[in-house]
Order: sequence, then structure tokens, then C-alpha cells
Amino acid sequence: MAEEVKPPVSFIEQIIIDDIEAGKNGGRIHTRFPPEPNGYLHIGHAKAICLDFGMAQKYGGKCNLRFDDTNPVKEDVEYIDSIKEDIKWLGFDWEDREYYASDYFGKLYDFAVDLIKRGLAYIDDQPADIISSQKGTPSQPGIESPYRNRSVSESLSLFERMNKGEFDEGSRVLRAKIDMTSPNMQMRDPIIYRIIKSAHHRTGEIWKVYPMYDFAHGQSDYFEGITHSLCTLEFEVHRPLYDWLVDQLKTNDYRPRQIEFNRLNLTYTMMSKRKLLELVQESKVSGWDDPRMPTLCGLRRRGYTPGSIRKFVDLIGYTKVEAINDVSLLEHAVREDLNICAPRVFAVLNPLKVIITNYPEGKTENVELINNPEDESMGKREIPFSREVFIEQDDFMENPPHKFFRLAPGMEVRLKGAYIVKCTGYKKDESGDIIEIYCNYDPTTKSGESGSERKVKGTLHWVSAPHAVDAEVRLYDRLFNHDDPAGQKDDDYRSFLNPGSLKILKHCKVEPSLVSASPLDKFQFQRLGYFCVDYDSTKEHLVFNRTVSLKDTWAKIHK
RNA sequence: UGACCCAUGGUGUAAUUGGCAACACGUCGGAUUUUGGUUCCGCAGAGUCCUGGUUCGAGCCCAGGUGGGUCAACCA
Repeated sequence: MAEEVKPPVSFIEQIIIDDIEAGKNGGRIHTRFPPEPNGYLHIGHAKAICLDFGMAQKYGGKCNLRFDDTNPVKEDVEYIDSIKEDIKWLGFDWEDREYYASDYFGKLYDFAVDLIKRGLAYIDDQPADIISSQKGTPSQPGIESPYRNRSVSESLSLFERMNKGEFDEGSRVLRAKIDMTSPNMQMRDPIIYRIIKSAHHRTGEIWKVYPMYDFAHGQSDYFEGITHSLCTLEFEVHRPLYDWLVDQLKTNDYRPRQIEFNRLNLTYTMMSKRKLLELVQESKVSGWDDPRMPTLCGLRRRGYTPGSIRKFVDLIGYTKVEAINDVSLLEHAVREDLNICAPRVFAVLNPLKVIITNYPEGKTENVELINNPEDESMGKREIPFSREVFIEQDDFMENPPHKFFRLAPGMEVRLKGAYIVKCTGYKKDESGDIIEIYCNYDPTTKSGESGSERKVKGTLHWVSAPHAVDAEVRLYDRLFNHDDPAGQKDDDYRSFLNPGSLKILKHCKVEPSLVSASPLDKFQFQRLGYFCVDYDSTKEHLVFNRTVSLKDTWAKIHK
């Protein structure tokens, strides 16, 4: 019937398809994901991971994991495990191809020596500020260093002595000899090696000189046989340098190609590693895995599924436009995923006691409930029902507005899975707060039995009071109340922190089946939202995190 | 006195490469529903940043503007 609509491919995927057809690099597809081990992965990295691993997977290629560890002062082993865990969690596998830029320090050093010998690199003895001032500005050409034309043998011996530790950090650098008048600043004799005397997490004290990013990345791609080196837009101006270096290195037809795509930006979210670190250090959040953080460990703790993140990334696509994606699309992706896989349970966040006055005292009966109407194979369960139940405070109003399909004096509702009840009265305390509701139930209306056909407007979730289990529920909302918290020149992002981003509810009542739940288990609290068990949770003290609320048409109408 | 990149409904992407601007999310209606969820149906919403040019025909090609972004770390 329906026309076969071929799913659109991104411009990058189109290039890959074309390259395969043209037989470029022997028709091979080989990508890499190159994180720097200096922080935790966030959802922006997930976008890159899905592309790097996804393209390899789809086109019968491979994707390497390569830690870009060229700067020992900023990087640490501590991050390596978390990065690997997050990639696996997302559902990708680098098999045995776990590499480090530091694996290539020897080859890189040799290549640098080779460039010096070919007159394409030289040692500059000037300090950083002088080199910087000679670089010119984007609109003015730079001027050449007085050391630019020193002899090959002098550069060679200085480079060797730099690596032996004979000189102080910052006293000399190795520069590629390209073009100080290039309109592209990256080509104005870029620094390719600098002296660093800190120990490296993998190579220890062996090296005293370390390659810069530009001198490591493209060559590492080349050494690994990468065909498509995918990175974000800000590296676009580095591409001529990437190509220049590959040109000096290549010996046959093979060459890696750098292609840039747009970074992920999300509304009400901040993606800068540095600022996220500040939030952690200033205790604005509980840590890198605070459920409000856009880190993968934060999203995981919040209850996001790997599938929902992949789905989201798939939805937003890859282009060269600097876009800001709406978080509501991410939320849509989790709801869609969780709707299929999360079992439904009853939990009352703000309990209000209902006494069913005509129900026998001391009686308990079990009622049967479907675990997930979207998936029959998830089966059924029984929960206890009795004379006293808790309902949500929001589900009762003394003076209800039009179209309020819940409980109010004289009104009838169904307690889902159990009986239809009618409100006969209520009690207030001295301060006027409603503390108890009285109802009559209709014994002929039990779910599944003949009298249950009768329709009522509203259906409420509930928990039997004597059987209820206490739980703590953490309600999370967006961390910032500005849709672009980091993009405001005149205001610090901290001024946009949402004071209501975390509300802790201590005395929630949940159905007894939940005591056996373990951390990261996901549920739909019926009529409320999706929740998952927090790491802090124990059998004695249950803790749930709200992943995302259900869509709430009533709240919207009523706003 | 620069170079490079980008510009399509509110948002994100498409458009068989020059042939009636489509999809998703969101919004707004309606149906179904023992979740005000889900599902289903439907409406509204852009004539493709501007000005010219080429062409029978331009979102797509060309020229010139405008607007936005990136580049001046011994960071990646």
C-alpha cells in the first residue's frame, strides 16, 4: 500500500556511500571515536559515538576507540574506565581495538624528525607570548620567526635535547614550516611539539616532549587506517593542516578524510565540560552522575535508556547547521521507549487517605492488574485492596472545576483494577487542610466482573494503606530555566539555575511489589510518569528518581 | 582590514540532485481508552534570508548583499 519511503541519509553517510561505490581506500570503511580522557562523556559525545560506530556497523566497517591522550597534565586514567563503560552502555563495541594516541609517540617523534630533515619543521627558541604576537591576527598576516631558517642539524640536535629534558617547559617548541601569511591561522607555522615534564598516565617519564593535537590526530588516523575521520564543526579550519600533514606522511593512495558535522546543543542545557565541572565542584549538583546532568552517567541514573538516546540522536540528524535541539524531543524519545518496556505500578506521591466506610473492616482482597497494556507478555500481578487506601491529593477537590474527572463530594470514580467508589464526605484539620475522604463502594463493580461495565469519567491509582510501602521520590526538572543558559553574554549561567530542579518527597506510598526492585529498574508510576530506582535505594529505604512525567493534558488545560 | 562554514514551518531535518516543498517533535481539534498515558484521525503553520541572473522551469546553479558561526591555547 504505502509508498516505500527510503529513510534520508545524512551528508556524511552519502559521502560514505559514494566512497564505497567509487572504491576509495579499497572500499573500506573505518572510523574512530577519539575522546580525551579528561572528563565524563555527555550526550553530545553520544551523538559522535552513534555516528562513528553506527556508520562502521551499517557499512561493514570497523570503529576504533582511541584515547586522545597527548597532554599528560590534563588527562587521567580515572576517566578511561568511565568512558569505556558509557560507550558499552550505549550499545557499541570496539572489540580489541582500544588504542591511545600515546601508542604512537615513537612514530610521531620519528615523523617530526623526518620533517625537520626535510626542512619542513624547526625549533623556535622564543617564548609563548612572542610566538603568539608574531602569529598576526585573523585579518593580518603573521611574521616569520628569526629561528625559522636555522640549520637542520641545529634543529635536530635541539629537538633531541628537548626530549632529554635539558630545557625548561616553555623554552622551546617544534614548529611546522608552512606559511606565516596564510589566511588560515592554523597554517601559520603551527606548534607541533612542546616540552612537558609531567608524567604521562601510560608512558610515564619516557617523553619530555609531547605532540599537539594537530600533530597527533591525523597521523593516528593514518596509522590506524582510518578512512573517515568525523569530528565537529570547530575543526573545520584545522582540515587544511590535517591534509598537509597527511600529505607529508602518505606513501600510496590511501588517505583518511576529515569530515565535520554540527555539535549537539540542547535547550535548557549546558554542554561545556568546563562549566559542568564547575557545577560539580561548586556542589550545584551532587556529582557527575547527578540525574540533572547531561552526562551519560547522569542520564543513566535519571532512568534514560540507551535505546532512547540512540533514537534521539537518530531523530536530530547530522548537518553543518549550528542548531539548538529542543529537549522535548529527547523526552519524547524516552517516553516512547519506556512506554513499551516499563512495567506499570501504583505509587502515590502525595498521599491522601480514603476510607471506604461500607467495606468490611479487616478485610483484604487481591486485585489483578495488567503489568503493561502495550505488551501482554509482561503478564499480570496482584495487589492488595482494603478498606483504607491512599490516593493522590491532586485527585480530590472540594469545589471541582468543570471537567474535573476525579473525586469530589458526591462524585464517582473507579479505583483502577478494583471498585467504583462515591465520595460521601471528608474531614479537615484545624488549619483547613483536607485529611480524610469518606467513600462508599459498589461491590458489584469489581474489575473483571459483570457489574464492572458501568462507565465512570475518572479512574484513579491508589495504594492500600495497611500494605503500602514508604518511599522517597526525587522529582527532577530541568537544571536551568533559560533555554540557552550558557549563551547569555551579560549573565552568568549560574543565575539561570532552576531552584525547583529537584524536589524530594519523603513520604510517598508505593505498592508492596516494589520492595524487591533494584537500582536502575524502570517503572511507570501509573498516571504520573516514568521512574527508576536510584543507587541510594535499599529494601528498607526505597528511593526513586523521576525520569520524565507522563504527558498531562489536564495540567495543560488547567494552567 | 582576512579566510572558511552555514541559512527551508515554532524546533530539528527531507526534497529522487533543476520538476507540485515532505517528515518528526511541538501546538490545536476529535475518536478510542479502567492511565486526562498509549493508539488512531484531522487542522493549522514555511513558499525556502534579500536582490538580481541563467533556464520552459530554481529551495537546489551563478553573482552580489544581509545575518549567524568558527579561527589569533606550548588545550582537544
